[in-house]
Amino acid sequence: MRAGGVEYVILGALSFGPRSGYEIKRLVDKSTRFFWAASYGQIYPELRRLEQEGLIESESDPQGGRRRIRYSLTPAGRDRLRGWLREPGAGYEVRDEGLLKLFFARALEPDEVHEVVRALRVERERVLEQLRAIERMGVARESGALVLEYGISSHEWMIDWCRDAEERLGRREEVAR
Amino acid sequence: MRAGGVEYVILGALSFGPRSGYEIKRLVDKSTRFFWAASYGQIYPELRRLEQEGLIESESDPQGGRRRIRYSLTPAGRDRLRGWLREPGAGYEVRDEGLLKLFFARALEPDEVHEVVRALRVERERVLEQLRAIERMGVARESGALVLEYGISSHEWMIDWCRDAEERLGRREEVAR
DNA sequence: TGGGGCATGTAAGTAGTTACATGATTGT
DNA sequence: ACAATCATGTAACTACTTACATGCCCCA
Repeated sequence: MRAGGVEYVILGALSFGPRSGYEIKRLVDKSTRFFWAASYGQIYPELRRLEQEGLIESESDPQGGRRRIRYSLTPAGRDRLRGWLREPGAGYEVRDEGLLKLFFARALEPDEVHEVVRALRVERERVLEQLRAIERMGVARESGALVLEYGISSHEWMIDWCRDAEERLGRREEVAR
Repeated sequence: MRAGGVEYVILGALSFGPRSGYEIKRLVDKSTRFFWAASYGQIYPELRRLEQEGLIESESDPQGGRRRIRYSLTPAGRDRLRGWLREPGAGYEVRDEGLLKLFFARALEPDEVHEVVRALRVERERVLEQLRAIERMGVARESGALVLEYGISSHEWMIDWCRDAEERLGRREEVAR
């Protein structure tokens, strides 16, 4: 996708306050990963790049004998983040194996299509459960809470759509018999 | 994402009948790209790999002086496709810049959050319009039509969600004044 | 005669994942 | 003593995009 990708995940995470790379990764795994994932292999090199660009600064902050590097946003970094937030464009990209399977499902016997939709629903239910677990922790605030609500509601919608499609396919099978 | 990625896009496209690489790309751009994109840079090398694996076979089929290579599924290819369709797992991955922006929107002034949701909605409306254009062509059949309906309905849901959120944010702004 | 679509292809680059290495600390 | 978690990092790999090169055909 266009746009710096992991750059804004890091800048955004640091807009909540100073954090280490490890803490950023944990934040991502509990929140943005549902709409934008990031791995250590991206985060650590990107932190050094952003520091070189003057958008963040680091401070050594060891915990006992365990070293730790804490990063924080510079004014330039905050400006960069806000500039991006104000840009109107916002691409989005989906790789949905379940929908891809459904699209090609007529390569199966007619009564098997049902099973493909069911698998799609089960997958969505699994994600919904993760989102609800995050909701139960009750940590999301303001626009973060809004996004969590979007995630939960959209998954509920998708699950309902699957149930409905399963029912329609079930009726078609009965008619065919 | 796990799973061979473009492999099943090609196998699936060929399950509709023999096609050239160029035709596969056109099919992808009119259909699967909304949930699974593929570029020439993936398609052409993958066609040769799949042929070597014995999953598809090629036939030279020139149009006048213009060369063309038509690929078709072998029985092994059809088995591979069906095997994949029957596997229960189906990962999905989203990279949604609009949601990422909304997640970090509190770095803006409170009255600007509204604008971020509006931008998210506009982007979804743009995609919905593309999906409706495909619907108007009236070519989708069976499970393909089901997937198109999913795409249209889900985008309508997302647009409604945005409108609702915009209204809620509008009310909050009024209260704040 | 020139632009647009048909058709195949590749090189270079970016993005991202996975798996591993290292080592300290905390709790059982 | 050991497992889990904190913490940083990299090498190798896979996936994917972009931009370009080539050349034919059709139509205005």
